[in-house]
Amino acid sequence: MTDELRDRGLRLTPQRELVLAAVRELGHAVPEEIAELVRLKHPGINLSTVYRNLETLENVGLVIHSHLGHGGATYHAADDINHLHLVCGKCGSVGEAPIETAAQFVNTIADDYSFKTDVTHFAIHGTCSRCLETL
Amino acid sequence: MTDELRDRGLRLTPQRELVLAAVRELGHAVPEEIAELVRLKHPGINLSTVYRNLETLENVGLVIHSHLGHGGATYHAADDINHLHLVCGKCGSVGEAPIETAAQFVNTIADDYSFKTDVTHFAIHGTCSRCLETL
DNA sequence: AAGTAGATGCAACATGTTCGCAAGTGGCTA
DNA sequence: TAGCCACTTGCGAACATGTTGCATCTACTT
Repeated sequence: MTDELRDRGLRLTPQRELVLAAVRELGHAVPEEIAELVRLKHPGINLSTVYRNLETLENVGLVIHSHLGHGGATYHAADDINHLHLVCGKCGSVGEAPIETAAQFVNTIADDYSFKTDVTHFAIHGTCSRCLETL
Repeated sequence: MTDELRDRGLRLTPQRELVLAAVRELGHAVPEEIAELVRLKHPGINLSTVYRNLETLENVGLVIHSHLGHGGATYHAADDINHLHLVCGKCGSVGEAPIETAAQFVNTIADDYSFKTDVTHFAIHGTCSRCLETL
């Protein structure tokens, strides 16, 4: 992390380290959850600092955000983006599937529309198995 | 439209008709755009009325919303949801592709995860052909 | 050890959406 | 056709989430 930051004239602050650690620990989380976790070790951290650091870390390539629903972004460690998200519209649960599941779909879109798809950025929306059962 | 509403004890108001007409005319639009179009014929309509009517019309099954990015919902007429959205993360353009393009992908997810996918609800994110060229 | 550009905390702001409530009005009923 | 009542509307305020300006602080260079 140090190199990625310093090479760009950016600093390694305690807040920044903690934000990255929180993203890695949580897997996927919204800024508010990240702030909460960071506050366990650094109580005074401000939400806007979390937002700014997430943006910085994303520019540097250490974290990535995706949209799992209703608008808010959720953040992942960059080396943990190997799955797509199956979000249930009924119960809100978030499942995962390997990214290869979409490989053919991605290829088709690339061939037919010259559109390079990033399947992880937006969630796959639908209804999970449990909610399908209880219909 | 009349039946869908009345059967549920809901009313057919001018505002409601105009909101539905606007959604049908616009193809996909955010609440603010819908309000703008409605105001041409009914200047006084309030934004919160538009939001409430979109919600009502969605409950009744006449419109559907999807997420094309940045958070806000965009609304479609229910009988016009036969395509998925290809949103370019660079230039923001919104392309369309027939829903069949994803048929196999949807089937795979259904078979392997018992997850019933609604591909139209979230946009497919990526980079459009034009932006790919200019890299 | 000192200087400086980058980072933080805080409060104000921007945007998008929801809510409470009083006034208005569709549409059923007689 | 008149009247009533529940559904709707308009309006302002309240929220939720995310962003910004600025004074202060501090990691890092020399």
